[in-house]
Amino acid sequence: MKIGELSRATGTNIETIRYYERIGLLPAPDRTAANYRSYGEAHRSRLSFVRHSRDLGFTIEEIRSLLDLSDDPARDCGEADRIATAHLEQVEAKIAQLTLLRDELARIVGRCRGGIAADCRVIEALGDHRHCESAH
Amino acid sequence: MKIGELSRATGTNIETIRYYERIGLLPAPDRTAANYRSYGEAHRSRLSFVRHSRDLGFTIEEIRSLLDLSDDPARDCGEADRIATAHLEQVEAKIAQLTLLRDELARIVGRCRGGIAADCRVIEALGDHRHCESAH
DNA sequence: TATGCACCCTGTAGCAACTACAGGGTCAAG
DNA sequence: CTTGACCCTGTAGTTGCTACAGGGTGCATA
Repeated sequence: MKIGELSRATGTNIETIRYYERIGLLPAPDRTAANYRSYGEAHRSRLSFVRHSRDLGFTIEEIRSLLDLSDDPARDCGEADRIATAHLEQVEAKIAQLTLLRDELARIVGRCRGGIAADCRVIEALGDHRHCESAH
Repeated sequence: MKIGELSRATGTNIETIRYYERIGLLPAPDRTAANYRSYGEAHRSRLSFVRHSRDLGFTIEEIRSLLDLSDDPARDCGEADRIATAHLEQVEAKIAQLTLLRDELARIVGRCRGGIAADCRVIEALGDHRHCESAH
């Protein structure tokens, strides 16, 4: 499979595939006589793993650790669960933070009754943190 | 006021203040005889506006537009409300996306009963999108 | 007077995770 | 034999900072 086909098979940008190879996340594949990359099923499955993990918001370094684990099937699995749990906690924290922020924004938005900027409640609220109800 | 004092007054990193000046978000202040930046109250208030807006997640370009508006008090205020509303919608979309993601992660996490990576449900789930319940 | 220290300056490079070229080579179809 | 789709390497851009390196300034203390 050439890089374009792998790209279509996994929904990954070609440049991104080469980038993953450069940073050592994907192993360098064999080359054809014309120096084209030639991928097999193992590459496709590894790249799917990476893409899916990225979609779930794992960082490249977290994925590297997860790949190390799955490359060594005899290793303890608890580490994978720890990484995923830590990530889940981060996501939950981010949701909580964004929810506060949304409430603050919702209070600001819609206070504009039209008119000129000098009287704008939106601009006023942005300029002065004391108008806020929560810390952020 | 020298840059260190402005930094403390607004809770902004000194390097960040110089960065904002470099990209034209803050006007270049006067200099002392020793070539030190010398800020006044207008600078402090403008920087507070920027920091507060950044805390609320506005991009630099959005803030640039908002500052343009507030610099020209005769202009129509609707634009400010439009920017803030669009941003609110983005935040709400992000929350929705993260919530889906959290649910998916929560399903994956905790499926690990210990044991070896070869049998790990976490690694298996990451490798195969078909295990997912929602699109992401 | 010397010297130590906190503060300031410019300019450049680094971070994450890509993305977008420029400038070239390869290959099959018409 | 040329057109077009594909591939290659290498480098630079993106966002919003942050972190130096290598220097200058200003004030208090020994």
